[in-house]
Formats: sequence, structure tokens, C-alpha cells
Amino acid sequence: MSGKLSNQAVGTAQATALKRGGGARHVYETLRNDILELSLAPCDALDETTLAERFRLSRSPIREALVRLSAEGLVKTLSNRSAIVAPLDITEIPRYIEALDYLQRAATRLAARNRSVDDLTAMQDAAEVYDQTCKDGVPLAMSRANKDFHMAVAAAGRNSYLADAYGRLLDEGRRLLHLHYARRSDTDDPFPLSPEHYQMIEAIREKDEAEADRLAHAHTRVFHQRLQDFAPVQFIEDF
Amino acid sequence: MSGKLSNQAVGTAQATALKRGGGARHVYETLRNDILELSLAPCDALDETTLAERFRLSRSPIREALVRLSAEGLVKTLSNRSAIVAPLDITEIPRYIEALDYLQRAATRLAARNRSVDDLTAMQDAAEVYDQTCKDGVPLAMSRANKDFHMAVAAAGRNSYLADAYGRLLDEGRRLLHLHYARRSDTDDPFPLSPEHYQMIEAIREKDEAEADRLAHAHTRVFHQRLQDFAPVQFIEDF
DNA sequence: TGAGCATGATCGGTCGACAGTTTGCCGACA
DNA sequence: TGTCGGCAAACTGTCGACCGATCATGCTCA
Repeated sequence: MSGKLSNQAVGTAQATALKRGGGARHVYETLRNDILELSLAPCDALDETTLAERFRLSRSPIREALVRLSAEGLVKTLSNRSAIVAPLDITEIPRYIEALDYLQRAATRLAARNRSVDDLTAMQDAAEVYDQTCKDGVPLAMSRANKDFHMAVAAAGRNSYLADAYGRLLDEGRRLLHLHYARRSDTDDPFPLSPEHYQMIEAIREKDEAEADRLAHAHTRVFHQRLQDFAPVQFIEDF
Repeated sequence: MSGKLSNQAVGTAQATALKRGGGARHVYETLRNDILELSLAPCDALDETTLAERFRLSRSPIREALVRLSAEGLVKTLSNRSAIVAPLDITEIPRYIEALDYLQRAATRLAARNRSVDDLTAMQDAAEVYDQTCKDGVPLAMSRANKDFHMAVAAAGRNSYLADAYGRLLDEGRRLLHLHYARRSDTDDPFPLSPEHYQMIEAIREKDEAEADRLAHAHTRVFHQRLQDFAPVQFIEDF
């Protein structure tokens, strides 16, 4: 048994010697990213011993990371059996969009109500970062930048309870987004999402809650549409 | 150091020998209940070694339970330091109510849209259980029954994403509810919350989304009012 | 007398090992 | 040939121990 495994997903895991307490955190963050970015596919097996030798750590930190991910819903642990990456149930997508719609509207509305001046610049910066990553066209960076922008909006809403729930949903959505981006990258279609971002910022700047709500709703609709562009290929059944 | 600790919070922890894999789950559920029911007060220390000897287990299952609770936000872990029960920040209550309002309205509205006939009976049963526990007047059981009722409503909404977020909020709210109930139990005031529950069921039965939304909103308002009855005692400063 | 520092104790993070379960394989039998 | 039962491997759940970090105590020195 060699120490050289196919390390593509893990990357420079053991490159830096981490200080005490950083081991578990590092495993957690790495696995989390790999899952959200689909480096680890849904239903992939995550057995502790393999991960342990991959990260050059004992099973304890691995286990801690898996437990945390499990509590977050990103991995599913079968009893006395290997844990797996949480499945992406396509049939649940409508439910997901529905929930995202509610949370996104609430978060954006609150942002319009409670934003400070600093929040505006933070959102503006995040929107511009998203633009930049779109030009680069790296799906991974785009989904992250998209989430960062919306989290900047949520932060402006000054409600950590809603922001947390919203953030959880956005993370879950990153996996969907990758599917979406991956397909889009085949075409040369530019991503016209950022204008909507700037419109949202404008509504938030004006403290126009109704408009912010409307824009957030429309934003979700576009997202939905895009996913539908992707999904229906599965439903062609009459020919 | 004696093995006889004040065991009030843990109860019959080590009474039953659990099968493999049940240890951590038992610790998790016990601690979770103790936290939600304020048997363990906010900011109480949860040091692993003490818990280990209290549950007659190794530190590993304890640690797993603490990590899960930490991921849920019910305990806070300081780095290289003892974990503590998550503080109840009174100043965050308005934010909490705000979030609860949004989620409760969404969940109840969805219930009105998607409920099945079985859901109606389930909600009805849960509402009656709540009534019964109110008559008994045990705060602990009441807050649990209240959460169960609202989770029955959420289940009828057929959206696990929203239901999860809502459930998380309701759990967090149980700690607040205990504060509320504890104060109420001083007076002999009956709890007029259940009529609202039945009104909500009726609106859901009629699939009247607007009315369900309105009732959920009003329900949160009442809850808010009650908490305000409780909170202001801290702010009497001019006399 | 008080601030700063050395020292000891306590507890969390990590490790290697063991025990109980589950899984997959293999052979026996109908 | 298909199915059932046993065997072996692999992996998880749990345990006890070690290491290092952080905090408390008491001492030294200005």
C-alpha cells in the first residue's frame, strides 16, 4: 500500500503542518469545499481509514470533520457503515427553489431595511468580484463569488438567524450551480446575472423593500429557469 | 473525587446499556434535551472528562455529541478550551422573532397549499396534545408539544428545506419559551394559544393561503408580546 | 506593594489499538 | 443452477494514553 493516492480532490492537504486544533478544521474545510464544488460527487464513499491516510492524520480528526459535515447535511452516515456524500435528489429541486425564494426575498428585503453605508460598499465589491470571476469563466470561483455576494446582502439585513438559514441554502445550492455552470460553459453564452445584482444593490441603497423583494424573487426565477434548461433533458420521453 | 455527581440534568443516562453506536446518540439527545429545556443553563461549562465519567463512556462519544451540538449552534466551543452551552443573547430576541415570523408564515402558507387529508388529522392530533399538556401545566411538555404542532404544520408544507430551517428556529425558541412559561406559571393565567392553533388548522383545511399567512403572523406577534411582557423587567431603570 | 515571570495543573486535540458489525465471497446443498 | 449458511476481510464505534496548549498559582524583582 503506497502513500501515493490519486490526490486530485484533496490537493495540498498535508502540504503545511498545521498547528494543534487545525487538523480537524482543515479536513472539514477541505472536504466541505470538495463536496460543494463536486470534486467529491454525491454518493461518493467517505471511509474514515482512507481519508485518514490521505490526510496523514489519525481517524479522530477525520471523524470530527465527518460528524460536522453530517450535522450540516452535506454527508450522510449509515450506521456502522461508510459515510457518503449527501445525494443530490433532482426531484427535490423544485422544493429547493421554493425555499430559496422565500429566504432570498426575506434576506434582500431586510437588507433594504437595515443596510448601512458600509454594507453598500461591501455588496458593491462582492458584485464586482462576481463580474470578474465571470469573465474568467471558472465555474468554481463563480459559484463562490455568487454566494459571497448574496451573503453580503444577507449580512446587511442584520439578522443572523435568517442569514444562517439562507447561507445553508446557498451552500447546498452551490452544488446545483455547478451543474448549471458546467452546462453553460459548453456554450459561449455570457452570464447576465450580474445586472440583477446591481439592480438589487440599487434597490437596497434606496431602501425600497418592495422592489428589493421583487428583484430577489425575479432573481430566483431566473435561477429556476436556468436549472430547468438543464433538467428537462431527462424528461424527453415521447418520440 | 467521588463518582456521585449531581446527576439531576442527566437523569437515567447510564441506566440502560446501549448497543453499538447508541452511546454517542444517547449523549447527543440527552444533552440536546437538557439544553433546550434549560436543565443546562446557557454558558454552563461542558467539559469532556466530566461528561465522560457522568455518562460512563469514553471521551470519544462525548466529543462526537459536542461536535454535533456545536454544528447545530447549541453549544459553543472555545479553541483548546471547555465547551459551553450557547448563550441566550437577549438582545438578539427581536432578530429571532423577525426570522421566526418569516419562516412561520412561509411554512404555514405552504401547508395551506400542499396539505393532504392525513396532514390535517396529524395537525389536529398535535393541537389536542398541546391542549392536554397545557392543562397539565408542565412547561417542559408544553414547549415540546408546541414545537411538535408547528412541525406537523411544516411537514404538511412538503418542503424539507424550509421545514428544517423552521425546526431549527423552533428548537432555539424552546429555550425562550421556557423563560416565558416559567414566568406564566407564576400566575394562573390560562394559555390562550391553542385557539390560534385550531384557527390555523382551519385555514389550512380551507387551503386559504392568505389567511394561513395572516394567522401565522399574528401567532408570532402574540409570542412576541408575551416575551416583551417578560423582557422589560430588565429595563426598569428610572425610579 | 504591584507588575511581570516561572512553574505546575488541567483539559482539549490527536493517536494507536481493540471489539462488534456488516459485507462480500465461497462452498455446500437442494 | 439457484439459494442458503458459514467464513474472512474491512470498517466503524469505542477506549485509554500521550502531547501540547492554556490558565492559575506563587515567586521574584523593581
